[in-house]
Amino acid sequence: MNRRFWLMKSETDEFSIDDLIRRKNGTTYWEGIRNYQARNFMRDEMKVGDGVFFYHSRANPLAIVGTMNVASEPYPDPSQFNPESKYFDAKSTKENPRWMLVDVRFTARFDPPVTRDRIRETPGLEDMMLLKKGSRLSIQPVTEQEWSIIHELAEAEPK
DNA sequence: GCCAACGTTGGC
DNA sequence: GCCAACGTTGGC
Repeated sequence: MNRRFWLMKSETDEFSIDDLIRRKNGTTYWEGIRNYQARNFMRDEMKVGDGVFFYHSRANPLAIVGTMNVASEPYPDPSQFNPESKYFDAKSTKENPRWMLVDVRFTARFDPPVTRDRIRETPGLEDMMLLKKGSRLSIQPVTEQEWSIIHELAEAEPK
């Protein structure tokens, strides 16, 4: 089975890579995705062990700040059933949950981070969805070549 | 904090 | 099934 690669965005004030590292085992469930295309990637395409870039959006600088691995099979996002949560979805039922997620585990931090500006000027990365105007998709597929080039920019060994 | 671009909802 | 209205995202 081929390993695949992804990019997941998070707003720094919501959940940063430091928050991830502080979690037990550097692992968290990627809650709150409420976009069908992004959900479908987690539900239908991700496999345990896939590589994931952690991208800080609404941040300064905008950058890929590290990497994670997919760490679980897909399962229902618990926050959709929690009326206290801002991700609560009254239309979702436990019998037929609308929102699925996976666990992700921290693997490496990029220091310094690989900024969006740097990505934009690097040959081979020009097709990344991240660079497309108006691209709001918070989970995006990344090619193996993009995965590798960005690790070169980060001067880090791919994990 | 603004607001353009986008995705979703719901009336028809 | 269309599309206006609405809510959200994310770069600036």
